[in-house]
Amino acid sequence: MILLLVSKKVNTIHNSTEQQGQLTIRDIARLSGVSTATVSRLFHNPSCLKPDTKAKIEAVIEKHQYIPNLNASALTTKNTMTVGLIIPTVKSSIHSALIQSVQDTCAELGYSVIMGNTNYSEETEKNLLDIMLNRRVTGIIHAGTVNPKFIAMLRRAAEHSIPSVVVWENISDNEISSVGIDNYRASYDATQYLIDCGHKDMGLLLGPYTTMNRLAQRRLGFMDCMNHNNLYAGDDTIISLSHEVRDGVMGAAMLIGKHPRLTAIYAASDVLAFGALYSLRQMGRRVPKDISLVGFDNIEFSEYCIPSLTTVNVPAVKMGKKAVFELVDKIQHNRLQAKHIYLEHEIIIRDSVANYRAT
Amino acid sequence: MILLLVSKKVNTIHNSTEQQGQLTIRDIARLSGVSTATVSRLFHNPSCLKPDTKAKIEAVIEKHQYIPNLNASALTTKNTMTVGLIIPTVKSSIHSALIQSVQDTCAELGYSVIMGNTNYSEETEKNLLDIMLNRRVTGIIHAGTVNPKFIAMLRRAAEHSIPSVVVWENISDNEISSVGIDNYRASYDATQYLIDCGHKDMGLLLGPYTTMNRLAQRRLGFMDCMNHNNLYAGDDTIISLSHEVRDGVMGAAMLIGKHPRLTAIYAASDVLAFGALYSLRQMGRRVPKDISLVGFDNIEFSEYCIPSLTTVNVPAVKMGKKAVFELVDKIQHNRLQAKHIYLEHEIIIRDSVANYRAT
DNA sequence: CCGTAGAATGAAACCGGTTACATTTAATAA
DNA sequence: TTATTAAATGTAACCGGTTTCATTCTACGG
Repeated sequence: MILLLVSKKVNTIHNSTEQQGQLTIRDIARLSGVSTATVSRLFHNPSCLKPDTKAKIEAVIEKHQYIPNLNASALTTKNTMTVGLIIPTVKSSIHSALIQSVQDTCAELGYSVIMGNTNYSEETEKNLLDIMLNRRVTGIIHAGTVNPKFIAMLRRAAEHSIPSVVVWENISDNEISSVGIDNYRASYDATQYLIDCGHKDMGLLLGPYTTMNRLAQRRLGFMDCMNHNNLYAGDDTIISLSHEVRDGVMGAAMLIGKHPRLTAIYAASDVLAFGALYSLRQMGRRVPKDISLVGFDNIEFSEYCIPSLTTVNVPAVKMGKKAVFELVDKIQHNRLQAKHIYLEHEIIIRDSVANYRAT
Repeated sequence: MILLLVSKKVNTIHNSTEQQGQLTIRDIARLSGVSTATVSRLFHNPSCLKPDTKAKIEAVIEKHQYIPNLNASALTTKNTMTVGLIIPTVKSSIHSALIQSVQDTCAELGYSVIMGNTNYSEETEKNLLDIMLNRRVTGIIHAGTVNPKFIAMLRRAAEHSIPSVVVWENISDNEISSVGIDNYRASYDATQYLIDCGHKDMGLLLGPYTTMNRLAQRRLGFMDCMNHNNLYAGDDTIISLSHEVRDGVMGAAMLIGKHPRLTAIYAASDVLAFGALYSLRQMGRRVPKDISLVGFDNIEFSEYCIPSLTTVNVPAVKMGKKAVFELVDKIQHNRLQAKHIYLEHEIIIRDSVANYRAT
């Protein structure tokens, strides 16, 4: 169809005043006497440019300090090259190790990280996810506490073709990938180690556990191992508080208060173990002479505690890397199918456990 | 001027297939029988819509789970509502406290945080800044090591009207704001505290200092205080290694190796102090009975060390908050002029220092 | 019942890039 | 030298919003 139109072209001589405001690709094109397409090609397909054209444009860019606007390009390419990272808190060694690893790996692969901490609040978690969807992140790494509600939200993100990976916990979903250790097994092993060292009376100290999050799994691993060895584990030998050092302090005191004859405390995180160590010392109990202590996470400090802490190593750095790789793989292959990656745990034997069966 | 044009309008019935791909504002407009302008107004100026129009659009949005694209809107509004955070490492309690504070404050004010760690590399630092400029962050918070080169880069950002705030260090620039404590004075005070407790032979343990970064200031504060009290401080009583716990371990060993008769070690970070504590114990020196120890930062762990650590409090959370507020203030008032904010430090007296002059 | 102010809405240009397609230029073969 | 083909570049639509300005409704006073 051919129409007759009256042109209303305003013809503002686009950006004639170079002085203020950002320089656009059109300015660069004009200044170097080429079209915007050619300038764009300099960035994305430089090999198809004649060397002198390239040099000419590069000179202009250099001279005028042109900085392309990634938001604008994301609009057409539909790729923000941004990974959203959701994490409960930064103020925890194990989390910060993961964050750092995620960031470093993303940087290597050319992705940026936009991150937010939930402070363990479900509402904040939801808000964060909304923000990330608004910003059209290319993918989401979630290292918070996994609950059904959030899984549903991540699935919603998948509907918008934003893939996601959950870290720390191993879920079983066929869209949302996960990277973690076998928390049940690791906890079982740690408990068995104490038993193998001749301990019979022990208590467990852990953070808040919900239905089948990793803490629940650690709790279950402890209980099952105790039961399988015909040892007692019940609500009175398991204390669940929060994640902070002071919870370890308080928890250990509570445990010892209830069961003065415990020979070992197993703390399901090094932070709690650190608090327990302090608490035990306050109560005049020497570790490991009077009472033994096992942690979980193997944060940097645990090596330099006095005594150095026997703990379960969680390969946080490796997990971060794996998570990013899995995410990017999903992105690049446009894959929906989830992968569930289990990493190896390992008991790091140091000086905080007395071995009653040592030769 | 009136022209006759032959229309080449392609007329692709924009987004006729609602099925795949993201829903756009045009889809919502079409589905609710209004123009895109009206939909846009629903988000930015809802009061000027007739109630039933509003309800109609809202229903469509709700039904189709429309998620506006923030990158697209940033293109016209020129506001990404994003703060860039540059930090050397996440794996350090004092840094993670700051990060968390920055994030929480940003979230409160509606800003997102895009962050990157430099791992103390100048090159990474430069790359990060480039990325943030590319993404048109609304402002930059820089908590890395301040060197002239980077200041120049931040000034470049200011030219592109991206304001910035430096944290930890107090610089004197009239474009780049800063938030920090008086490191020289804090260090002087810590040293004086030891002297007031009767100590005369002490060594300093610190990370890598460069021209007038905060570590250099802490070093200077220590030296000046010693000199003013007619006590010796020289290169052989000052050990500068890196930031990690193991550097504290090694550093303390080196200090004691050179000067077996030191009665106190002042570590310019709690992390180093933590390592020193371990090291001293290894060498059979009891703290504070045989040798005293002072840290710097007041990270959470320092309260629960054995013995708990006397240290200088750095208000990291407050600093993060102040930094964000200052940044947002600059943004909102389009202010160029820098502000330099000094926060109070404080010596937290715990159990790691022996007071030879106690009554 | 009409004129008019003010409220509500629509049309279309624009933000700063990308890219399919068309066109020009250069290189190679005949 | 010319035809053919490939390489280099240009044109203009498009991404998904916002916003100015014009237009249509609505309500109210005369």
